[in-house]
Amino acid sequence: MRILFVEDEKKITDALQELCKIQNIDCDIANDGEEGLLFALNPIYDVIVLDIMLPIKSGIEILQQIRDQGINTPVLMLTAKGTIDDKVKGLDMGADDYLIKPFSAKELFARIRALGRRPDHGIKGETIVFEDVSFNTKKNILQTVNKEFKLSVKEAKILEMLLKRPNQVFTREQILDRVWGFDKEVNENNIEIYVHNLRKKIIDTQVKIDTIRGVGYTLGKK
Amino acid sequence: MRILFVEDEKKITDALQELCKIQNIDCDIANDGEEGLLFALNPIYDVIVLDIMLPIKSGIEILQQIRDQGINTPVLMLTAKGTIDDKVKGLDMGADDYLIKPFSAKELFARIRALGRRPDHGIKGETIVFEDVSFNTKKNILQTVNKEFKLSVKEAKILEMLLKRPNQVFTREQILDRVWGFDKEVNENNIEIYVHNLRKKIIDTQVKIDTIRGVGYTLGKK
DNA sequence: TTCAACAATGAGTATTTCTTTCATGGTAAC
DNA sequence: GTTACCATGAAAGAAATACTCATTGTTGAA
Repeated sequence: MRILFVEDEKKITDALQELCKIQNIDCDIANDGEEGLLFALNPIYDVIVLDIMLPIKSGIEILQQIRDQGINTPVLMLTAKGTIDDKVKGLDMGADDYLIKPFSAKELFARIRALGRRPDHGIKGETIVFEDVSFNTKKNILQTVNKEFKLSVKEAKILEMLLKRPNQVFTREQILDRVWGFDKEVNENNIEIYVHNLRKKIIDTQVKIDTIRGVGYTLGKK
Repeated sequence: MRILFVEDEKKITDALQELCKIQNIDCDIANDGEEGLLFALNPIYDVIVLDIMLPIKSGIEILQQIRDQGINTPVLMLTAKGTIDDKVKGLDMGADDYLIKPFSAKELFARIRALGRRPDHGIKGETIVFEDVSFNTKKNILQTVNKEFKLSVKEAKILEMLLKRPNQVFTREQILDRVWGFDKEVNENNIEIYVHNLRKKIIDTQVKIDTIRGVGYTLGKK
């Protein structure tokens, strides 16, 4: 699971980062609206948490812009005001949930988990199921009809990304961003290798990983 | 056995700590709701004792939050009010028991022991049974099909932790926290040593300890 | 109190597994 | 057919884990 937090209060982001670490969740922090938009345009997140009051560009603007671009990552809005107005505004714009500041971390993560687990993704608890494969995201074990594979960390992250959104095409850059993190200098050939490894492991299932030449990869049903 | 007490009255926590020491129970104390939540999110406890009235964040909130996150550690709620309302509220939220302040230490520990021994963990009295091994947590004796091992304290704590929740993955950090206690500077290599020792002892049973590379360990059926 | 036995720990090495690089061959698109 | 992109295998390099051993600490019996 990878989350983006767009929030300028350092106290809050520090706490969130710590809570993510405990729960073994990958997260990125953007400190202002501009940076936030840039990050959020990258469809590699399971959930985006957007503060409304932000330097440079408001959360509402960010939300509008990413939805305009067809990014449908679940978004949870944070607002200090808590007025009906804001709620309506946020939800109308395509936010999936909102939370009023000050919020309890408990509630935030509960809602994040709920968003990350929406039924369209075939996620049951800690395992993702698609066709005849299932993947346990805690143990990094891939279960197919007749075999079970322990995946390495990188393999697991790539598979999770593809499996959570079947038929969505991910670019190589998006995969690099999500799996290796930003500003890492990694040879894209590595992706090809891991995809190759994964393909070997799902070879006799109903699931396949397609290459979209010049773009990236997508996972789907055979 | 390791217990978390979330309670702000120093008089009470001091007494509890002392009583734990006498009974050879490991315990941690959190003095306010915020700290309590952070501790409680760590699934290393056998029982969590939660005061309802707490600074910063109430016990109810903590309970809600940890349940939302899938932490199913048994929780005992403490309340000064003792109203039906509070009882119901606590139990509805997923508390497993409650106790009205002022309580007798004897009753508290009786209930703690009861919670720590709930049937869903294969715990009968003071021994834990899983597949063809059983482990006496008082005597630290591991019983397998054809042998009996007296375990050292550390070995025993690790085995107890894994055995109480088969198939749950524990990170090295969680094991350090539970077995060595917080803020101890202990070489993680020690965990490997004890896991190695334990593996040798359960080698011809139906139980195995798996390494989840990059994450930690989990115990399960072969 | 002393000694023996055992437990805990740190350091270091060995081993396994993962990650990345490199080289080469294949394939789709133009 | 040429070119750019992708697939694949082998192997070097890096990292995580397993195991060994020596030292120190603890405990309990004599």
